[in-house]
Amino acid sequence: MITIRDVAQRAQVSTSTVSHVINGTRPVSETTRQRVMDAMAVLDYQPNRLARSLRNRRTNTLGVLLPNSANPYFAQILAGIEDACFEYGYNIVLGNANDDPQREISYLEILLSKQVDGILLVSTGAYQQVLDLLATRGVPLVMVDRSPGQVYDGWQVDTVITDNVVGGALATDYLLDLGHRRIGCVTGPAWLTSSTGRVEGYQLAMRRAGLAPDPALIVEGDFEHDGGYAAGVAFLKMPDRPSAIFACNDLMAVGVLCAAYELGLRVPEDVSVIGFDGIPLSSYTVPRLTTISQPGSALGRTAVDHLIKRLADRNASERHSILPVSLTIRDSCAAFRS
Amino acid sequence: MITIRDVAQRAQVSTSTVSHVINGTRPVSETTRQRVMDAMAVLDYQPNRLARSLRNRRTNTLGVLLPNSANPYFAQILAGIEDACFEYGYNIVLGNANDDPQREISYLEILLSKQVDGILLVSTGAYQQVLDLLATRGVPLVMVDRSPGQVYDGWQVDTVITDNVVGGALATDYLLDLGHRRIGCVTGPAWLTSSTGRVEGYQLAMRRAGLAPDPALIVEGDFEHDGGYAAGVAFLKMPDRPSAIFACNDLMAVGVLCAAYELGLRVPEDVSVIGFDGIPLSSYTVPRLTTISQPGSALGRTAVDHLIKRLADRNASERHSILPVSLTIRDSCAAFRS
DNA sequence: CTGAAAGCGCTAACAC
DNA sequence: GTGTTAGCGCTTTCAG
Repeated sequence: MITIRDVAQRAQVSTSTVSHVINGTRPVSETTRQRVMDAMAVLDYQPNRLARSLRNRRTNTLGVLLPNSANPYFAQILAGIEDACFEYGYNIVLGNANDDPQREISYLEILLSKQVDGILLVSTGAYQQVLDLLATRGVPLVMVDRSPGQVYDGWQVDTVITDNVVGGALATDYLLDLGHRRIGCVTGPAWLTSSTGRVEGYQLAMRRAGLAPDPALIVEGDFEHDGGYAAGVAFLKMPDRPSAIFACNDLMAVGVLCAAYELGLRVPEDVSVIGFDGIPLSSYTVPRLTTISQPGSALGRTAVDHLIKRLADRNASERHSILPVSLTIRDSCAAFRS
Repeated sequence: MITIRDVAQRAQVSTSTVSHVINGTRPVSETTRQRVMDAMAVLDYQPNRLARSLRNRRTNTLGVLLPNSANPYFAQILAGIEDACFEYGYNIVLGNANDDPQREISYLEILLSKQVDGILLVSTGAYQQVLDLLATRGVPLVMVDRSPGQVYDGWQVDTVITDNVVGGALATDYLLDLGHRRIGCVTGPAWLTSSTGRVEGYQLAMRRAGLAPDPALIVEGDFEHDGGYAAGVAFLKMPDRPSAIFACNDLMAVGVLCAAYELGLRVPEDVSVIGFDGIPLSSYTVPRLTTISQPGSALGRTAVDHLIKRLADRNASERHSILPVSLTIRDSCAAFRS
């Protein structure tokens, strides 16, 4: 390993001079500058960022903690994060909680002791624990996509989420406009605002249309393909089955599609299906899935933006972004025919 | 930030004692041990791993460099890597080359200067440059999934790949067994062994079946959905179109499925389609895709294994794993009917 | 069994 | 415009 001392020695200057040449921290005469540059080039010197970080008390590294790597939606968010970080000159150390709040916390501890400058978290739902932990450590946190419904008193957290309620209503309104009246809804886990918000939007739209809420039309899923499949089977075997189904994410919507296919029902002729997320997969299914598209990559980018800004000013007021969603019409919904 | 000095002071011992308690590096009397533990608990001490790493010359961090985060197959590999790393107590710093060899190299430089203990690389194809760089730095490298066809002289690299040739032959033999004779093949980028190997397997199987190679039956794709779609359209519009198509990865196979659907051809009745990879998406398409399954997650795990072993013994002989692939029969292939 | 002290590679006062 | 030096927080000789 080539150190700054080696360079200094070869260039016949002090180490501080070399350091200042590298960082442009103070004026240096052109001749010494040249000599230092030459020495660095000849020796192929690469600064040890570990030492630099220790000294500077900043690592230029962000911790990213995802709940689960199987869901392509998180992959989209990650891609956005990675991209923005690269531009800003930050690195990512990645953790995957595997849907286990315990693992989420222990990962967090590790990231912190690695002295990450900040944390981007898509939580499994252990909000209170996370906040307690981060509170004592004083490391900035941005909650992405999933954030606690309530704001914890005085604790400073930036958030970036999408408009789940509006999205849920958007999906439901679209089905209502197509003439559907019995509309089933497949939810996600009850402790996630990204699920409850969408369901809330669904109920809102139903009520606005003058439709009484029917508990039989809401079945709980798990945001995974299999949960959607199970819910789809449950719905489609009902004697008075819904004519349209809103699945709270695309993975489950695809599960519903599979269920319909297996039960010999055609989509959208026999039943309409709409999803939520807009993952790449959704445009490759047959029929192509109509869905509420979320800006996954933008979510990640915005989160990084917030974190960088927070790093620059710890006392700025909290930033809460709500990114818009949009209806992507494809082929899985059709007008109601009795 | 609580340092080891704070703990030492509170426990009325020297910093070295604290350090030895933490690391179990030397015998400590039970009473002091207890006092140190208490102090750590009270102060909620968390070691600064940056400082530790600087001193120890190891970071317990591995660099992971992927060619592109859009392909779910790499997400599978990443999941395997992450999982194994978590078990071994390593962390991951993630980079995404975005299919740009230049970016791959610059990422590599950054990872190195962050003093990662080793690198797991799924390369975009810039093998020679990568090897040159790593050679001078002396950081262990494991090439995953894609590795140079030839071995570069004397340069020590471990590799983990899957058996692409066998897989290509497996897919083709299956179609041949179903009675197909005109079998199209959609390749990936020509500089990737994961593409050329599969094509080689295809040609091998065709020749074994006594079928003369027909250049018209091989069209170049890009390992992306759109390339598969384009190739599918090209194939299916031929006057003497193939009765079966082998796409060298699932993303492209799904593209072919879409092309068939748009041209009004039924799969598998009018044309059989087989893919390669076994990504989750492949079991959600309609019809469900028959494919050659690769152990993506195992690939990642094995790569980590190799790296950990290499870290333990730098001079061990090179490890080259070739993981087996298997035929996953689903619904997208049927027997040939003229 | 324990403590003092050196130093990993780097940066930033503080001198000159 | 340049050099000297004191650490960042940790581990590990070397001495007791």
